[in-house]
Amino acid sequence: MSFKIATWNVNSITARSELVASWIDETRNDIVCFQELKCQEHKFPHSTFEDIGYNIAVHGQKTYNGVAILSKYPLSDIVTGLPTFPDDEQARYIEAVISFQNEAIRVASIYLPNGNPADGVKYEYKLAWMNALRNHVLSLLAFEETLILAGDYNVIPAPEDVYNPQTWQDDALFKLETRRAFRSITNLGLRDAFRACDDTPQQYTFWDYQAGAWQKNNGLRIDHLLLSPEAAGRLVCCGIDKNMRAQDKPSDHVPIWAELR
DNA sequence: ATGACCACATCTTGTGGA
Repeated sequence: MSFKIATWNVNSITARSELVASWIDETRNDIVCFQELKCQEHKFPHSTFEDIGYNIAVHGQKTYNGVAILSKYPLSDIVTGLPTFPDDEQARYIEAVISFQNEAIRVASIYLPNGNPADGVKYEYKLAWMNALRNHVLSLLAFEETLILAGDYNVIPAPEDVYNPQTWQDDALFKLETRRAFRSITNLGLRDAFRACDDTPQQYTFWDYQAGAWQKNNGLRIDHLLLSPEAAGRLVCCGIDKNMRAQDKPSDHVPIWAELR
């Protein structure tokens, strides 16, 4: 049985619940991952999404960060926070198993640290977080499951994923050390779902609110669906819901989705 | 045009985002 999974950095779920709910109603993804909820769990608009048929798992935080997984099917085995980063005070990781049609799919919603400025404690935190994610992924891959690691990675994987690579070469999203750390994760055996389906350059998931970035198409491809070998073998197609950036009061990110069979 | 945003909380100003 085929299913669709999407991920979206919503930049505050309380500020955007109506827009997000109408997008869900139109797209009817079976599984949806959110990042940057910017609220604690008790402030999450549960009923808005339960009323349209979704189960919800939230790892919230006041003001900053916050991740969630929504699913039409039951959620179990919920993990909040990276087990390999037990002292992390920031809500950036949630994982769950989704069960339907006699199978189990493991999904993670990831909000990887930005890391700027790229030469200080925030960058050290980004690299430490990426190393912890790598260690956790290593143990997840041993299960040999259909595993989907979805989220805002704050990593531009390659020069064709940014409008002007030269101006980004020292940025925490693109510097070589960041891309090397990202590859050390994907090299464990994960497939970038978008690049498995589309080799067109300049396909973005983020446009800054500032300086007319959207109007000039000055974007970044930083939101990714990474697939285990079992998941990659089931991949049908992958796309970006670019039109969501042109809505009223948009997030600065747009959803990216994949269909698996 | 070397210009230009948005959300939140401490709330009319500072912080973080990317």
